[in-house]
Amino acid sequence: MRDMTIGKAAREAGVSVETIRFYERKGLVEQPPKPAFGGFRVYSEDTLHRVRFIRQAQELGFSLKEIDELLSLRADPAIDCSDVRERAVTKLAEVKRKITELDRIRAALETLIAACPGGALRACSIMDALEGDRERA
Amino acid sequence: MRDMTIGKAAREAGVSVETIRFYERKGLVEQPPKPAFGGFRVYSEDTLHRVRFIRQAQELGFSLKEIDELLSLRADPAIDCSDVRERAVTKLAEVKRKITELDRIRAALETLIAACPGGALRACSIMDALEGDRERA
DNA sequence: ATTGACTCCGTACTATGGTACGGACCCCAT
DNA sequence: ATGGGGTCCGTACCATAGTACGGAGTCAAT
Repeated sequence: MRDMTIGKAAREAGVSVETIRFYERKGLVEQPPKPAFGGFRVYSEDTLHRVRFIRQAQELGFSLKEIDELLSLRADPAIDCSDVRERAVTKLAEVKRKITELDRIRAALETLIAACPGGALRACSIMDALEGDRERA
Repeated sequence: MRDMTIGKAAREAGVSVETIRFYERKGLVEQPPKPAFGGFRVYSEDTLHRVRFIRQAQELGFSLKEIDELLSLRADPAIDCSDVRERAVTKLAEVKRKITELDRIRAALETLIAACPGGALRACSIMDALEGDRERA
């Protein structure tokens, strides 16, 4: 395995040095020990692997906290695939909820935009909608 | 107009006292002057109006910063409805982008979940996908 | 041997939208 | 007049995902 300084590892993994350090502080990536006789910390393929895992999982919408859990699962031999699957299912449900919510917002915006007469602000239907005094009044 | 203490205003607007103060600090809501002869600050209907506007706009996906701008527009007589409309259109595009992105995530998760054999973690296709070594390798 | 680039480390700061805390003050009811 | 609840205000803190900075140490090349 290639041995690297943190800078090389960062370039290889496509993140910044600061990001790797940040992951170390968060416990997501293990910090290599300081060489006994001085010099820089030596990073291995393992770090690249971890960082890429993190980035992939982020792409799937997992937070760093959740990714930390996924990484723990990976390290636990008593865990099987269904645990991972469960997390994916939970995340999927969450993503679907967000889509639904954004869809509600999309529809509301489209309605407002379509109804906008384009005249003076005093008559702006979008602003009227935001005033929102029709509720609780 | 009803005159209120901040506590009553918060209850009426459906937010916490701290939230109103937070909006004041952010300049979204004007803080009423301190009465010259002592006592508590007096909140009016105006505050309720503002807070409700903020909450409505948040429901449409606007950030507090953007809402601040919308509120400034409202105060400017030279602004007409098309300025507001433009912001709504921009926000709509942004919301659509987010939906697209979430949809990508949704599809990816569904694929992974469908492909998950449910066996040992060593063979977990979801974990495999996260390892992500098929790229850049 | 000196220079430039890089590492190391702690700390602080960014944006977002609030929440929490503590001491001082105030107002109203009993 | 005293007690309880509410207000006032600054400051600190929460989660999220990093980014920035400054000074000291180190390494490699000239």
